[in-house]
Amino acid sequence: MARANKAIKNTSSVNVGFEAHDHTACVQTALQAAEAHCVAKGLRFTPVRRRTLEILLQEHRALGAYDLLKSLSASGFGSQPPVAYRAIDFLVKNGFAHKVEKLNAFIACSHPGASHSPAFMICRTCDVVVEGMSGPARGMIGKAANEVGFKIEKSIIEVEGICGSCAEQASA
Amino acid sequence: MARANKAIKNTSSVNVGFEAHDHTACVQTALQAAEAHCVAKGLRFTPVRRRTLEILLQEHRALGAYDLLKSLSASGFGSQPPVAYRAIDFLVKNGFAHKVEKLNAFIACSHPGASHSPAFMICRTCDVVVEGMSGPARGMIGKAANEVGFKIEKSIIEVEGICGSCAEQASA
DNA sequence: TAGCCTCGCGTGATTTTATAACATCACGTT
DNA sequence: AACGTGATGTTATAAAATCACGCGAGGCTA
Repeated sequence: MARANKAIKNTSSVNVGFEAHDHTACVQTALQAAEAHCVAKGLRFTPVRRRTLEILLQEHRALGAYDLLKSLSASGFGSQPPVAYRAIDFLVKNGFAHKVEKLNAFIACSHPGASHSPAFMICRTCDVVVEGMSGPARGMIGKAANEVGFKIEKSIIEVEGICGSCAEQASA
Repeated sequence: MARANKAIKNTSSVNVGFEAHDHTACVQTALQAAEAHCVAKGLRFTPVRRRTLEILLQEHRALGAYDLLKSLSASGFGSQPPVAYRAIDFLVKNGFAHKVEKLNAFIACSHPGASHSPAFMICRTCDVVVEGMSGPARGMIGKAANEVGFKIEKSIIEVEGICGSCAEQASA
C-alpha cells in the first residue's frame, strides 16, 4: 500500500496549522450538517456511513478504501471490502466525500453544501490534498466540448505539484 | 473487466466517420513520428514499445493494461503484467500516450509533439474518449494554486458526460 | 576481444483496489 | 403477521498494479 501509506505521514493541511484549530468541533459540525442534509433529503445516515464520514473528517486527508475498512472494522463494523465501498459510495453520491482519482483514495468534502465540482491540488512530496472549487465545464475544455457537442455532466480536475511548505523545505 | 470491455464496442471516434479515413496510414505516420522523436532524444523505441503504441493507435480508444497485455502476448511478447506496464510507462513518460485516470486505461496521444496537458472528454454511454488540449495551471484552480503557493507540475482534466452521437440517439 | 555495466525483457509471485453474489436483518406498510 | 425495500455482513473473485529475480543484448573501457 505504498501510495496510501505515503499519505499517512501528513496529518495537517495547508488550511490548518496556525491557531490550534479545534478539529473535534469541526468534525462534529460537519457530521451534524450531513445528518441534517440526510434528514431533509430522506437519506439514511446509518452508523457505518456516519462513522465513515467521521473517519474521513478526522483524518482530514485522502484515505484508501482499505484504510477506511480497517478503521471501520476496528470500530466494530464488518471487515470485508463491500462494507467500506458501500459507505463510500453513499458519501460520494451525496456529496459528503470525493474520490481523488489520481490516488484511488477518498476525502471528506471541504465545501459541503456548495454544489460544486471539486478540484484537487495534490502535493507529490507530502501527498496532502487540498480541495479548491471549480465551476463545471469551464475553460478550454468547456469550449472544446461545446464545439463537438459533448455535454459535460461531471468534471475531474486534479493537479499534481509541490505545495508551499514542501517547496520551502526543499529550498532551505 | 466490465469497464474495459464496455469500451470495446466502439471503434470509431467523433473525429472519424465521414470520409473513409485511412487509419492504416495514420497509424504508420504516428509510429514514424514517434520513432523519429526517439532517435532524436536517444530513446530506445524497442519492438514491445513500438507494438504497444501501434496497438493503441490502431484501436484508437482507451485500453486497459491487461487488454494491451493480451494483444502483446498474442504478438509474441511476454504475457506477464510488467511487460505491458513497462511499455506503457515508457510511452506515457515520453508523451506518446496518456493515462485516463477515470478509466484506469491508456490511450495514444492525439496531439503528439505539442507539449501539452491533455484534457479528456469521456462519454458515459459509449466510453469514447476524446483528447482536447489544455494549458497547464489554468482557470480557477490555477488561481487557487497561486494563492496558496502550490506549484502545479501536471494537471489531470477529465470530463464525463454524453457525446454528440449518443445524445442524438437518446433523443431519437 | 574480454570484461564490465546498464538497460530492457521475461517470469513467478504478491499486493492493492474493486465488484459479484448471496443470506440475513431492520424498518415501514398493509 | 405478511410483505417489500434497502442496509449490512460474508464468501469469493475479478481487475489493476507492483515486487523481485535472472537472463541477455548493447555499449563502454581496457
